[in-house]
Amino acid sequence: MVTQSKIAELAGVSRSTVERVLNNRGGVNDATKDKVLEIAKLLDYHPNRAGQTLVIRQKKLTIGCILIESDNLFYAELNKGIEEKAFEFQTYGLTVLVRKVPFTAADQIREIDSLLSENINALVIQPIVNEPITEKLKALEAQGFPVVTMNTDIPDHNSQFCYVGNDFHLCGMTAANIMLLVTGGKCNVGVVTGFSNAKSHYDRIEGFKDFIKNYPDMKVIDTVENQDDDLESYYVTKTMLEKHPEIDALFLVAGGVHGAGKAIKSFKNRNIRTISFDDMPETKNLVRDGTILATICQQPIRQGKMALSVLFDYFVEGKKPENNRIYTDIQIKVRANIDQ
Amino acid sequence: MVTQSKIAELAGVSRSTVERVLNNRGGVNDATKDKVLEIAKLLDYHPNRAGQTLVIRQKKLTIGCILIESDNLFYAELNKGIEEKAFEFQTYGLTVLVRKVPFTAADQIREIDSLLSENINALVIQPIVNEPITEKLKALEAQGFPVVTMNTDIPDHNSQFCYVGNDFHLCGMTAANIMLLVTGGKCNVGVVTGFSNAKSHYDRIEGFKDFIKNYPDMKVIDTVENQDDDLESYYVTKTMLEKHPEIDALFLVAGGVHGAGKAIKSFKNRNIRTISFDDMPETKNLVRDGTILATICQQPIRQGKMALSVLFDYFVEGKKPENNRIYTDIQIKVRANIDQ
DNA sequence: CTGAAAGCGCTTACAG
DNA sequence: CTGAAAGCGCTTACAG
Repeated sequence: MVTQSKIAELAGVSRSTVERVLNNRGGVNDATKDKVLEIAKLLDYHPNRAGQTLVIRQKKLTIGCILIESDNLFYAELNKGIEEKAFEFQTYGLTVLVRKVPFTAADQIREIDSLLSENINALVIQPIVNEPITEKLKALEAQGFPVVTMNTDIPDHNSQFCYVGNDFHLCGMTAANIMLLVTGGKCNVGVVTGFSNAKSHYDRIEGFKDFIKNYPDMKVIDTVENQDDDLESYYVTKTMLEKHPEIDALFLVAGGVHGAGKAIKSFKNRNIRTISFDDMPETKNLVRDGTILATICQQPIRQGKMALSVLFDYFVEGKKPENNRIYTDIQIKVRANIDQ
Repeated sequence: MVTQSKIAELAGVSRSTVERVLNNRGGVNDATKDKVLEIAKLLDYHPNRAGQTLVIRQKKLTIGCILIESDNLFYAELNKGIEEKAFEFQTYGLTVLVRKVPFTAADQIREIDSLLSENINALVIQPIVNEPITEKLKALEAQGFPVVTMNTDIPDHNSQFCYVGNDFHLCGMTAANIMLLVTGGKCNVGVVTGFSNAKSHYDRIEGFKDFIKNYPDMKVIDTVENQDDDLESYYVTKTMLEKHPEIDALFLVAGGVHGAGKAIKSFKNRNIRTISFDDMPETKNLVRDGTILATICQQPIRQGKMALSVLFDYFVEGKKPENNRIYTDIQIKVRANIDQ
């Protein structure tokens, strides 16, 4: 594999000049430039990433991450992915600042400003759906500042850098597809969602509904909201099941799975086919005991890792991600593979 | 993050000595060694992988890969993973030799010898189940030569380096779990396998049977073999379905999915719930048109990549993989997520 | 048992 | 517009 030095030798110029040409730094005579490019192309030059990585230490780069502060173990997984990569990148001289802030727009905005004042070179954020935050992030992007939205995105985001996470609409479709398979296409579905105004929850429900459009005997009977809270979840699920004795299938869109599970179990002689999302410990237990037939997972640790990796690649290679939406796999888990 | 240089400075010794201690090269005075280790521990030294990677070029390493030569597109995917990583590692000065050989023991043995005579430093192989091959690989491992078995393993392999691929027994369990969900636990299953003596196929069937043990109304009626061949598959599947009109579920264990699909479709008014493996183009089509309800995939490209990555990490960091069995995810795909 | 030097491929900062 | 030098962290080969 050819190196810059080798190209320099062949072209009869210095390594500096080759570096200038290959990295488009300008200020090189056209004839020289063409000659270098020709040789690079001919010999199929590709940079040695180890060399590139070794020098980024000199840039003293810092990435700021804003995560949502919550007891929800799902967020802990995202954080775990971030921390693991942060540790790895630390050996390359990169600094990663992680801030967990409450789920309010004011707190997120304050933290964005705080990190910017600490001279971060890129931002990773789980943005709340909120006009001022959206504007702030778009303004940063317009300046060419790299912003990675992670796990959840701002509305109608034509990201200038990238979004890392699930395709929630497709997740909803997949959940409906599983529901089709386990019910044979005949069911009265109760939907238990987290927040009616959370985009990810909304998109999953839309995906679900879009899929079942083609199956006239699959119907959504009612939709309730549990604020991702187990106590609330137990109450609203139980109430819905009492109110609609015809409900024989449950679509758990977000958190509060433990509470919903308890509500389901309280109806001893009723077969309620249930599909959920994610694989937090309580959810796993409910899959193991058969209360939940399948759960659709989104690899939160991987999302955290990818968010940082994508920025690291950008700093090292100077290239934005090829796609501005990076989707993690939709993983369907049933009892047999829930512990894999 | 502290470097070897910094430690050398603090310990009042040379960088060479620090390198000797940290990499256990021996020949260092005990007191000096302890002092260096103490400082390294105190400052939480971790090597900068970019530095390590930059120097492996000097070792002029070569990895040999023996893949199975076949029209089967699945093997092409494995190869694709290998090729992608080979290209990446080429920029670090690593050479990867890929050899595709026919599915016979004699050919594989000849190729192992051939690669060894070319002074490879590690071997990746999809081993055929065969006594002499097993012995040969075990002998290499006994010498400390790194061998990665990929996608399929030798029997009862306590790998000294590692196996990269699926957990086939668990795959079979997962297939049975899906079958349980789509049939409600009542079905007469016909099994179409590839080769009765292929370990991966055998293990999947065992996993399937182990899972349905707990469901008295799920029964395996008959098992036929299609040699992973579509023509044969069409014939044996059709014959089995004719012979056993009670069969209402099909477990496609390996290749020949296209042939089996055609056989299924020839029984117009019979509802045969079908589960398969992998997502080759023909299988995808059958999932899209509803003939196959779910297919269980094993990420062949990832397997190819992992096989080389694990060796690369070993060369760079000098550490064997932490686990001698690296399992790729069991991915359940249904119509909604088959194209993700 | 220890150290000085050279080099892996790359980028930066400076000199001209 | 171009080049020489220094340095990122690591390992190797040699000298003592």
